[in-house]
Amino acid sequence: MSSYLQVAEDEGEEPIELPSEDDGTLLLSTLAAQFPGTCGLKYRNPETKTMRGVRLVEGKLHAPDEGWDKHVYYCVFPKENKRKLDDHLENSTAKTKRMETKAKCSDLIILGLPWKTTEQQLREYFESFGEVLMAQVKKDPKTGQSKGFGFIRFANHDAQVRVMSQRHLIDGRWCDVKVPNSKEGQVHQVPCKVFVGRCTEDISADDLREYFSKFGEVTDVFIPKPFRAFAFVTFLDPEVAQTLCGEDHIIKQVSVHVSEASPKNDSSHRGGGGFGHMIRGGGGGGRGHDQKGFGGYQATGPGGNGMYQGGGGGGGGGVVGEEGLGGRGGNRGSLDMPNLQALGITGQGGGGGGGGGQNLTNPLGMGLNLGALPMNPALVAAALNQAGWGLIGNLQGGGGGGAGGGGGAPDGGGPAGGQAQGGQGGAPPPQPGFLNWMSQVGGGGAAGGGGGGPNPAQAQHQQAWQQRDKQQNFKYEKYD
DNA sequence: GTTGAGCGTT
Repeated sequence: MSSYLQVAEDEGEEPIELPSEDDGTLLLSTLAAQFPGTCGLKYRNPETKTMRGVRLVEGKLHAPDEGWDKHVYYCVFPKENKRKLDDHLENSTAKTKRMETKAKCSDLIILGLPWKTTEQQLREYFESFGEVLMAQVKKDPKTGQSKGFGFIRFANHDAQVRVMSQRHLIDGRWCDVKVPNSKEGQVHQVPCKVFVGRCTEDISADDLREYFSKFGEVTDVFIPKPFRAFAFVTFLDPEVAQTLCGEDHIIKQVSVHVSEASPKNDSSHRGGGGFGHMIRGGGGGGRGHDQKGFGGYQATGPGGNGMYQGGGGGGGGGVVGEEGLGGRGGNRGSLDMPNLQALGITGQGGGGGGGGGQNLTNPLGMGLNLGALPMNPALVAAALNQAGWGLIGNLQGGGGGGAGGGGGAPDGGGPAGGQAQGGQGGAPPPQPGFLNWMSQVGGGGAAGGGGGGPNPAQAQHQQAWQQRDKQQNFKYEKYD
């Protein structure tokens, strides 16, 4: 039996009533539909006068022991620095607005739908996020049986972003919403997921989550079953993922190797075109005390779009904070690549220089004469940023990052840096070296798009379907 | 034993 609880954006604001679910929980999605951007709830404990957080597990907010109706609840938003970023983007200059309006909605695929979910239900579920232009459940034309996935399109890009940034509990199953493969290359995305090789069987998903949480919030852990000696770990912050790539880590006395997760549906596996040109810059400074700074770059990536993603600004020296990571839950978004363009940061330089850390030094020991460089200053800004030079101010009215980052946050700084559009590149991944890269960007013909592969046999589909629910249980039961 | 499950009759 569903009942209503009172939620206000903040103390002093007028509460509205939100429906809880049959099991007494409040869905984070229900909350976010009324208070976009909310990541949790709190209430004032009358005894201690302090705020208490509401338990959040797998997108469900759980009532305090005394029940929902004893308190008025207040929304919790992401950390201050992130909030400011959002606000900044929303009010924003004409330029940013232009970028926002440029960001178009795309069809989104919803994977993992329950067989019974209808288009109507799908639409109703997603309407809480924004106007839905299209909702489809793909069905077998003969039997009418759902194929377990569907498509959705929003009118509003913000709604699309919100929907893609979390998992969705639809009719009791957790579903992923992604940009479909058919659109890959048209949407800029950033990998948040790393591959963890040389795992042993006694390293559990929880072990991985616990271990890697010290580097940043872990949003997903995937261990294929049966055991195959590897795993995937997804971070909220792509910069964290990038920083870890190439490293060996010891977990339960086992040396595991972290590397880039190659896209599941990589076009190269299907005879499609080649790789685009994507470079990722890491943040300047290290995050934790035991973290390396990140001055180099990785240079592989899914095909299609040449892009450069500026790293975060110079690193704050802070140790990865225990607070801020502590709360389990939140949206365990499963996105491999949260879409930063979608978040409105495309075209900006990297994030502001983080405060709090040691000063960045110019690794080449030379002055900067940006005007002398024969290329798009935005790219230069991105490149410099990538090289660890942190914020370069407003370049050509375009590239420069936003305001200097708030330093000293417990987790060592703001979210991942922005990205700057690079040349469309069919060029091969550049050889290591910053200058080398600079000489290569901007070249290149069209990248090969993803080729279509043969459809799996119907029998395989059937088998996959039968295993599906079991798999999901395996995947999620650990986090209850 | 180092790369995950699923991707659109228009």
